Amino acid sequence: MAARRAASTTADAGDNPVGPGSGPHAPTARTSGPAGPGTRAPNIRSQVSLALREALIIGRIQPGRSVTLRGLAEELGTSPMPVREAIRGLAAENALDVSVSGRVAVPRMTDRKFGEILDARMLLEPQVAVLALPFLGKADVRRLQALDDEIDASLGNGDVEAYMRLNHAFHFAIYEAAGSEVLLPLVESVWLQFGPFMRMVYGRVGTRMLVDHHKQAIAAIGARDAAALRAAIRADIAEGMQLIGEGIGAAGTT
Amino acid sequence: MAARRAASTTADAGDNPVGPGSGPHAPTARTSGPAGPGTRAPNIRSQVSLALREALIIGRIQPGRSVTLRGLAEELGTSPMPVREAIRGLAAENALDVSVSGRVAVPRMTDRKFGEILDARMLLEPQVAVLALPFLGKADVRRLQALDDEIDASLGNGDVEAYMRLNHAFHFAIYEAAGSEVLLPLVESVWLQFGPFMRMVYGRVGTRMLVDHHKQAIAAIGARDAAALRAAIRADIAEGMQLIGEGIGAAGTT
DNA sequence: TGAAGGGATTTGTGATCACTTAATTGCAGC
DNA sequence: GCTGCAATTAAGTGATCACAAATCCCTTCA
Repeated sequence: MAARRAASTTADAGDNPVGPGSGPHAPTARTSGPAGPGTRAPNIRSQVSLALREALIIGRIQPGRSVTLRGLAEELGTSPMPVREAIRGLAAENALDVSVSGRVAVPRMTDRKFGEILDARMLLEPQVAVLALPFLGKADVRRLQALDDEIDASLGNGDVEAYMRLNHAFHFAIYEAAGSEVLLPLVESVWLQFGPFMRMVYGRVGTRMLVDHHKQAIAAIGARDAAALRAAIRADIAEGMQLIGEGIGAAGTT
Repeated sequence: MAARRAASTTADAGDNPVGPGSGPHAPTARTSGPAGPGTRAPNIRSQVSLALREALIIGRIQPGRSVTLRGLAEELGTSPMPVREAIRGLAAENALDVSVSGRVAVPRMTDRKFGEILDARMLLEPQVAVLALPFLGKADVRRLQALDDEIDASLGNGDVEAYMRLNHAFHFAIYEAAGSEVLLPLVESVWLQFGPFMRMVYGRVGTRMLVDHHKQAIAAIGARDAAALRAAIRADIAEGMQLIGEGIGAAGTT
């Protein structure tokens, strides 16, 4: 990350898409060493899984990109073993695609799958937001406003990756307040599935014409208006996904 | 060991809950040998995962029951390795609970979790059913009727395990027709989460007072009536879950 | 009789290895 | 120059091992 990555146009190979920006051979798998006494030294698998999840949600890995055990292991400075389990977990969430021969890749988008994702988001996310509403206080409203300001800034300077990360943070700052053990993982699974595609489309068409409904959502939360919050989330999903959906024909099944 | 293990009534250890009913040392992990030429010899992990999924959906494993890698591996006649990956996948779907120390167990039910599962089912399943409606023909209706007859029979003779299996088969015979890549896995994940608890409740209160709305659903499918199908599924979920929900206080967090 | 301590066992984790199969590449033949 | 085949490489899979941590059980002492 020190030096910005050279633009690579090859679709199926290239430099490391995952990893928080540190060098490829940085000892990410650090369990020993002077970790904080409060931190319980999470296992390597969790770190791999987290890195992969973020890479998918941010869209740092392109759809169709193949993910190899040994490659990812070397990239993260560990053995293939934790990667295997992490990949297995992501595959169970349909965030990664395992072919019949066992090869693992980021799934490509299809128009029907896109429609299903839109359906799932429209069903789940407004409901989760409404469930979260009673738990959202003034501090949360301020935090959401700050996030939305950052989002506007990222849209202004065309930083797609920052937008992806911040948009996810905004939505899940709302959803997580519900403390949902069942619904939230379902929403996460859906986001993992459309993240890479969303990123690819934004990378091509840009984020300039993107209109979100975050301010309406913030206002609804501040007013404790469940109906307005539901409507804002619905509108946000509908408009955002419509913009992305237009990219399917151009870039979807490539 | 060859003989059946003595029946143990302790909640946290005992005989094999998983496995298709064959002997504990049946060579489930058969990759060599004269397999059919068409079958591509699915890997052991898939078999382990399938066995676990069925055990959870049927409710053959009790909530709170701990699942150990080596134990399950020996039970299925394989090494711990495929079990590890299968468990990791199930854990990613929230079908299994991994404690901070890494111990794996079937999650226990809580009232709030139960409410969320009800929410998720009410949101997803009617929608999936309606999406499947255009793909359901007369042959499917006959198949559903046959399944429902079997369900009635299982209710009559109090065969809880058969009921669990058949009820799942009935619902997913409808849902799977939609060919959904996104929504169906979400529904599956939810079923995996309440299967063990449902089974436990039915095992205690019996299935006698159970009323389903399968016949209305079949009629709605036959009439191609989306609204009626949606209503039937909603009613089926609501009534079934209400009966189960009454068991939370008695047996939920034990 | 109860609790606390310690040792033995269990269990998950990460690494490595051997094996099989699927891609890929290179080469020969047409 | 293109096609088809074969050798090579790459990659997933299952097994085994070493290790650390957690759990369990048994002993011992108050």
